[in-house]
Amino acid sequence: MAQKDTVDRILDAAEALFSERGFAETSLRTITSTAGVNLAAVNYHFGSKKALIQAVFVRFLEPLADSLTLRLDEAEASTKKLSLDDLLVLLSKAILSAHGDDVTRTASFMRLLGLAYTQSQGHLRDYLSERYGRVSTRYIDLLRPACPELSDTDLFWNTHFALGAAVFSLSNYGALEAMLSDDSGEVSKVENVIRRLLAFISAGVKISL
Amino acid sequence: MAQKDTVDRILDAAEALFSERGFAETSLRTITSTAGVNLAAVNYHFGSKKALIQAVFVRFLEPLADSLTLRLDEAEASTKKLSLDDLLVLLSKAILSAHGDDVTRTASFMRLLGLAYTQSQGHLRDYLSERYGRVSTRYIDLLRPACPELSDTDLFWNTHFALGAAVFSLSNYGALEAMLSDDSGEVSKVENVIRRLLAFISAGVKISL
DNA sequence: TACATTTGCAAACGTATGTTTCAAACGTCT
DNA sequence: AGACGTTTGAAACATACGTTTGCAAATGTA
Repeated sequence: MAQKDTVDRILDAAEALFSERGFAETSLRTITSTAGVNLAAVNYHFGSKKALIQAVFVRFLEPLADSLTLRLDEAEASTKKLSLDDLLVLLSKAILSAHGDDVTRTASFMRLLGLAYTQSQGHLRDYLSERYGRVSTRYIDLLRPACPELSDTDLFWNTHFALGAAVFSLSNYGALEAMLSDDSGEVSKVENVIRRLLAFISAGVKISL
Repeated sequence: MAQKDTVDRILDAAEALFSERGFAETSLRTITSTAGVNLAAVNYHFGSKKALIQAVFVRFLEPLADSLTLRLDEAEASTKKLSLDDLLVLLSKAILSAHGDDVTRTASFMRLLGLAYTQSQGHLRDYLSERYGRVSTRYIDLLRPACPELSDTDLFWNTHFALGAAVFSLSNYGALEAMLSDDSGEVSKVENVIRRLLAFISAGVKISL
């Protein structure tokens, strides 16, 4: 095959365009012309636009789930008790390494996650929670003993506050960095921002009402 | 007039429907039939769908900006120096009181804010920042002396983390509360969640890298 | 080579959308 | 009452969308 497979080129274009404009705002015609394939290819290879959206998520989440599962296996095998910061670092490394440290792709996928939350893509939500519920509840279950001083209600709300901070800031990373680079000499690398984010979350999650 | 004005009924329906489904996913036909008015009424009274979206935001933000300006005037008039927590409480009170403590409406408007951020409604972003940039930069300028130990970069990222936590959790408040009410006897009132959120933010914002 | 299956392509289909049109109804003046 | 600007209403318009179709080209298999 001289060039990338049609399926992958569609997925690449869809992932980029969806993250920029949202699902409903991105037409199949825009996707296929960006990918340089025929319009009918989407329905031929994926069946429908909904199925394409799901496929975009699966292509990203499958390696992430694997990477996270592997790291959790390692961590639980060791006798050391897992602290909150251990767990935060573990998750961030799993996310960043799941696709060869391509931070741009990670950022745009964070935007997709945010979209999936806000936009009422019900089918997506059901599909993802059915497919990846296992890993996520496993992670959450490890969080509770790491924060023994918190009640269940404390932990519930704090983790969702943290999720919001992460999704929002990472998904808008491009725009935010642009705002900052104007009047600041220092380079704001993604790694630094993630370190800031982890510190922010770590401090907030420990708070109880 | 026996019932509410056509304009207001359109705005009510649009605000509720937009916050549930997003902008592109809500058709003018759905809006007008929900409002019980004719389809052409939207284009007659607002000119276009884009203008309707803007009008929904203006109707909510105008009282909020007034309320916030008023409270900032009061606070700056007093000789007392404004602490971070003072400013956080001030902002949350301005948001909550801007529409007669109708928390449901406040929540659904938070969802709209989240949508406006993620969805690439460029026209909306430009319009809002042009119209309400003054109040928001005034608030941010008060934030800096309240956190003297933080660098500008620290403050920039932390405030955006905080914004993300607030928008995300409040905009999904309904779904989150439903998840919690299953296995918890205690009632999770909005006021409590907001108190939690403020504590979370207050702890996180103070962190420097 | 000869056949079967998969993939690619241009065109069309049916539908839903935002917008416009224009006549009828309404309200407000003199 | 009559005239005039404003608001409503039903219908049509133009367009963009997701999807389907029919057939050609390519690919694999014997």
